[in-house]
Amino acid sequence: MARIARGPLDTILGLRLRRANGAVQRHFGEHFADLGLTQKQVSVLWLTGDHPGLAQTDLAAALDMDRATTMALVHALEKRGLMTRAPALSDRRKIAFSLTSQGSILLDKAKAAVDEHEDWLKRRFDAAELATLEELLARIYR
Amino acid sequence: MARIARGPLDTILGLRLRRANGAVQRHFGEHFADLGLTQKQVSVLWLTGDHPGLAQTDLAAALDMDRATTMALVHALEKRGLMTRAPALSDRRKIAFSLTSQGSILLDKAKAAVDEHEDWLKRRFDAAELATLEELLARIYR
DNA sequence: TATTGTTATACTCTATAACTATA
DNA sequence: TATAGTTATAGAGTATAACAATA
Repeated sequence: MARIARGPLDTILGLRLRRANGAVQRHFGEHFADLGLTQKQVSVLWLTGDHPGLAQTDLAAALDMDRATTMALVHALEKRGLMTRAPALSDRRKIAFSLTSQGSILLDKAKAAVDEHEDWLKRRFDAAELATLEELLARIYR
Repeated sequence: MARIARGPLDTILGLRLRRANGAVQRHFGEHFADLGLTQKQVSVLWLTGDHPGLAQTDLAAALDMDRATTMALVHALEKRGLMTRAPALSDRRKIAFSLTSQGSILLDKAKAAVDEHEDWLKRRFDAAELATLEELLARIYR
């Protein structure tokens, strides 16, 4: 049996989404192996760089994550010296995160790598198609 | 800080893809909790039902999985009595998989649940938008 | 030599539950 | 009561490496 015709399975949108996402994650992983960062980690660093002082809940909400999932992510980044924590002034339950200088430097490198990765992904589409795809995808999670 | 503006992060197509996929997986999980099947497991049962006698390599290729990943999936389904194995006649390295009657029954139920799940997902789009989205996604993994 | 199945192993992501401190 | 952070734990998905049997 040389190749399986997927047939009806191809009509499953959820599966197409999963396969497309998988392909992108794999490429991301290869592209970022030297930086030692996952997609989620880059997202956390990026958000923290843009919004110094944010709390874990903010990260969780912005990235559709559970609190516990966020903890594990942030903890790993702190351990590597990329993020630091400080007590939040407004609300003592919260913790204000910011990037270390090391984190800032790595984020800059990561942003450049993200650009290349996104070019690889987006070169499949022209401007109109890209805008359409972005809008259609947003309808799913928004 | 009430809500974080994602800003530039929203321009990352890979992240939109991940969030959309995550939202769909979460809904799938809730919807299929009573059947005790994951999306991947349903895909394996579905393919095996459509192509009895297929080998692990066929499943791996059809679903973009590693051989080892496929093993774990198939093994769990065999353990639950949903799939069985037989030696492949053409090539003694291969194993021919097929569904048990129990697997067939569960697959039928799963297909009905998939229909409902897909309706939930697809009601966001009209026919033209759906066709466009499917085609654009296929460009990523194809 | 290459492919198929197998096992061991490990890492990421995700989520639930229960706890503490604060609001 | 509700929220924020924390910890422990578990399951799903993914992948690499190494091995045996077969092609």
